[in-house]
Amino acid sequence: MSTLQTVVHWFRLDLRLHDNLALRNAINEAENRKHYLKPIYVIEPDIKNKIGANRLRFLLQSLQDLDVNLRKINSRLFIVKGRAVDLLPELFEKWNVKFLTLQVDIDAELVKQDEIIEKFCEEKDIFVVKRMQHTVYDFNSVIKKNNGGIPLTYQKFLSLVADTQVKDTIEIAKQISDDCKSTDFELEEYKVPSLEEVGINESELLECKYPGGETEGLKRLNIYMNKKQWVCNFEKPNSSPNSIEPSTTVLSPYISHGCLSAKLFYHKLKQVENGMKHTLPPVSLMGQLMWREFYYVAGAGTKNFDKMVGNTVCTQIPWGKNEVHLKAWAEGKTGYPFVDAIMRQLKQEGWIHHLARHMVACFLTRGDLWISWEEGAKVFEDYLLDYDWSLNAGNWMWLSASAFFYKYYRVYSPVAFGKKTDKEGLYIRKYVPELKKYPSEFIYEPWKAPKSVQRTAGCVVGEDYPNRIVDHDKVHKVNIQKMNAAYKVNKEKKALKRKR
DNA sequence: CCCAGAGTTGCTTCT
DNA sequence: TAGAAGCAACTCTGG
Repeated sequence: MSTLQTVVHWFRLDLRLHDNLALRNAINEAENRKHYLKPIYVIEPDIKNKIGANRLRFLLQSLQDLDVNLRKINSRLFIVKGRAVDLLPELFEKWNVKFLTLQVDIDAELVKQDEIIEKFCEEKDIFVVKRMQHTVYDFNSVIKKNNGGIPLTYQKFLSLVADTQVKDTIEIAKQISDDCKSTDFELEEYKVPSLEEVGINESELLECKYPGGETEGLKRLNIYMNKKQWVCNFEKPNSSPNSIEPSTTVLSPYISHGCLSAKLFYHKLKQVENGMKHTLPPVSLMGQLMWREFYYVAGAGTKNFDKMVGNTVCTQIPWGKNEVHLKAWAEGKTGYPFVDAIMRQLKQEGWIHHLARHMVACFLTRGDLWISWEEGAKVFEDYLLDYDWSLNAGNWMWLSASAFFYKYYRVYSPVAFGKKTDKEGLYIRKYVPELKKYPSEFIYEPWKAPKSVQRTAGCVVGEDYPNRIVDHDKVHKVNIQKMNAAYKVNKEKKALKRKR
């Protein structure tokens, strides 16, 4: 057992070396005091049940890459296994830890963990350094600037940060001293586990379209930042939700895992836009990054942000329960080819276009199935590579017209919406292959095809492909009225509160 | 207190 | 064929 003191950097959602101030703080502290340096990542025992297989693969790839990059500067990643709140106090004692650095995260579960660990550190005189480095702006100062409340509109948010100077990114380049290598530096038990070792059978996963890691994230960033004209002309609403190859950057998984610094993305975008005529928020690429910031401020400043009950920004809506419909939606078996194609792409690849998310989120909640956005958020949490606590909850509330967005009578049509950008239904043919041979006329509405056409196409609705679980034309109108009623109740409650 | 204007991205029909 | 109007009509912000 070592008697030498140890500095720990606890990696969570900051799986990178670049622009990682907390990590640099740890390195400096260890070098200056000639302490051991242990950059750690905690893998929870039930990780397989918490994170979907695709995202778990992305995470392990990111950790592998992080280890490689740490070794380039004469360190390594120490994977430790157990429940953070039980394991870390034990390890910190064993390793004689005196200094801990980590990034500020706002995921409710991480916040709860932090409180426990920080309390332990205080008792044991372990100095803790926390850095705000997951977002471009410090969300607490934005809330302060808004007199303690969260901005409820995007434009309001933009006005709050308009004159904020964004700090430069920082780099870690130099080799770490050999003195910082602990005696157990070479131990095998700390290596990044394989998918198999965490209980995933890799052969069950499809081809990996978006490999995890800082190296891959930076590469992807550079590819897109070199397309200056494309960046400057970017308008989100005009990008296609159903192109076969993504019409947007797919940088989101890298940013959500912290493989890519949001601040670096910000500065690169500024560079590209500089001196060029370019689109503006909310539709520009910069605007997309600002949407993330917007939701981070909202998530940080709202209690129970990921729930309906006890959430002050969320309109209370009497959603129904329907396990059969929920399952059909999650598995891509609603009988609406466009909805099913999106849900199947999500499950297979872990990424779908933002507007595709709109389509299926509206369908599950206020549009068709009248099921709570919380149920949808859980499914997205499972499948999305770019799952992010505040963005997921915030966007689900938006789409279900529970917060931030209120025009509930604007309902996406599972038939009309996709046709705008994919008349032939090539996207549906790829992800719902049983409909591959349908004539374009019926590809969005196979139930309308005459039986003979269905037979010729080799897919009879009700036998080879599900019947529609609801009739959109009828049900969406009923749901608008239900929304109307829920809003009315909400308004009355608010008026009553004001009187008191 | 009220009012006007704005709000990332709806659908259908008509011109 | 792109753009506007009709549909029915929400909340937040700022004056």
